[in-house]
Amino acid sequence: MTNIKLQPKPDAPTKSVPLTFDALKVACSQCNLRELCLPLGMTEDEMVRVDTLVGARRKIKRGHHLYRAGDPFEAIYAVKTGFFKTDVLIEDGRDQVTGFLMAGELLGLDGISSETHTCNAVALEDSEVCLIPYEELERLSSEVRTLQRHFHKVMSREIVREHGVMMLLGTMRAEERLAAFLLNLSQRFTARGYSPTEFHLRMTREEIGSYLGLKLETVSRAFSRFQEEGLINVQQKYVHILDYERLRHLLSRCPA
Amino acid sequence: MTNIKLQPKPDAPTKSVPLTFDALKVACSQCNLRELCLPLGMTEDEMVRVDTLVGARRKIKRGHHLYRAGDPFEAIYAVKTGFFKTDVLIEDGRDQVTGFLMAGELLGLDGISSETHTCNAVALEDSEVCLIPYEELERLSSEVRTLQRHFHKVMSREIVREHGVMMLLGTMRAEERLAAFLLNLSQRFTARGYSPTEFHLRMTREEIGSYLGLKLETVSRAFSRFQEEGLINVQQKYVHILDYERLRHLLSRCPA
DNA sequence: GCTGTAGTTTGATATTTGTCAATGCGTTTC
DNA sequence: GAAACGCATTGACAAATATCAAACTACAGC
Repeated sequence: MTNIKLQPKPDAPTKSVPLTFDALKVACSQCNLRELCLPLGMTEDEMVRVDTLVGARRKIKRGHHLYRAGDPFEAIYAVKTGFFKTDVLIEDGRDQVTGFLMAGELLGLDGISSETHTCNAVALEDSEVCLIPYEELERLSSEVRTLQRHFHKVMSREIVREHGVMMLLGTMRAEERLAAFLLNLSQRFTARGYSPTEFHLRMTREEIGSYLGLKLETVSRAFSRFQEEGLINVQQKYVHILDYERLRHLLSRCPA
Repeated sequence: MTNIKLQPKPDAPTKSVPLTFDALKVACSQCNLRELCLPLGMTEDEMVRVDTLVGARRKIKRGHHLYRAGDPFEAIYAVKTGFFKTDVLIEDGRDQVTGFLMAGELLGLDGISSETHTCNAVALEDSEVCLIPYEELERLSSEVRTLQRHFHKVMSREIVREHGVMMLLGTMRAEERLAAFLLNLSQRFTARGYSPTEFHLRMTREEIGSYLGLKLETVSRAFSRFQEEGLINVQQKYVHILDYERLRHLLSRCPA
């Protein structure tokens, strides 16, 4: 059984080296995120094999890229700590944030199709990811059935998530979009043991707007409106949901 | 080597039985869509095994469902002939078309995550699909490496496609969306040996609008505008692209 | 051939969101 | 502590799209 102690955080002034590789292997079996990353019900033996799959960790400083569109695809990444956004750019400068990712979520699935990353992944706070070499994942998942099934489910879940975003972008108005966004964050924070009603946004209004298909001013106005209505308390990046139910109700199309 | 002749099309008046199962197995190795559905470079042996994977065909009459949100997930489907849309509904009646599918494309990937279909698949013309039982696909793909890799690529490609739709819905204006839509169709028809410039739309203005996040009137006006400008010739569902280049140029953000 | 229906087009108007601009807040840097 | 910067808020106005309504077209059924 692999047993590796977590390295102490140096948090050193490595300012000129934003991407640091950590030679230490990390044991998934010991990780407190394993229920998020891995299937339930693996045997001890399977677990040991998964421990060999996940490679080094990698630290990404806030504002730095984990990968960029065009980079060769070699691995997927599991967020260990921190917060990321992914976005797609087109020539004329437009960009679309396609997702925000937090602990236990997987980055890089888009790269499998063309063996090249098709979007950018940027850390929104100092973060750490686990590196999962794709070749090895393929090999192991053909041997460990529960892993294969799990990986397929993760990919499928991403497709379903994106359907939700399409619904949001295609049919909802500004305030509905923001409500859906806040509720989704709330739910994901809850699943990670944080407060469902109080959290810090890691992204700017502009990034929220890009994700929601709105301009930053519209996002800001929607926040202010929610505050006026007593739905939330918002102070810059700090958000406190005061009336969860009424926020949910906003999504059921009862035009105020 | 499996050798099965295609059954003659009965095209019979099976009006009261919109969904018909066809007991005949279909040999992928003999199918003219195999470059669309399957990886290149499979060995003869692997091909034979894939032939055993794909089950019966199933015919779906225009307007009928291949599956509905909530149905248990058991198989994915490859479009053999015809045309489908997939859509997601929410309680309050809003719906979002999430995709249009044509020959050689795969339906049902969304169902893997929860073992339940999460969207509806509806035939927009009389269609036929090949049924691929998911359990068997999993088993075979763990044995045939090229198949596994191909399947992962197909899933990943769907994720990338949806990023494109998010970009479209999040950043483009009405005419850009319609241009992108027409160019995408053109490209896919071309890949199937049809004219890049002349085709029949299988969907209504409302369905196009739902996909593009617009109302049907806006879609109609955009069509009319393209016609006035000499970009296309459009007569109801018939579309003739007159100036492909200028249509492409619309997407490069040079506000007319 | 007539009728009904579903789908489409077009116009007038309303609503929503974007744009531009000014101001304010909070943090970092010097 | 002042200055500079990034980010957020707010207002006035413009632009895009939705809504409502009417007419038109193609096609299916009788």
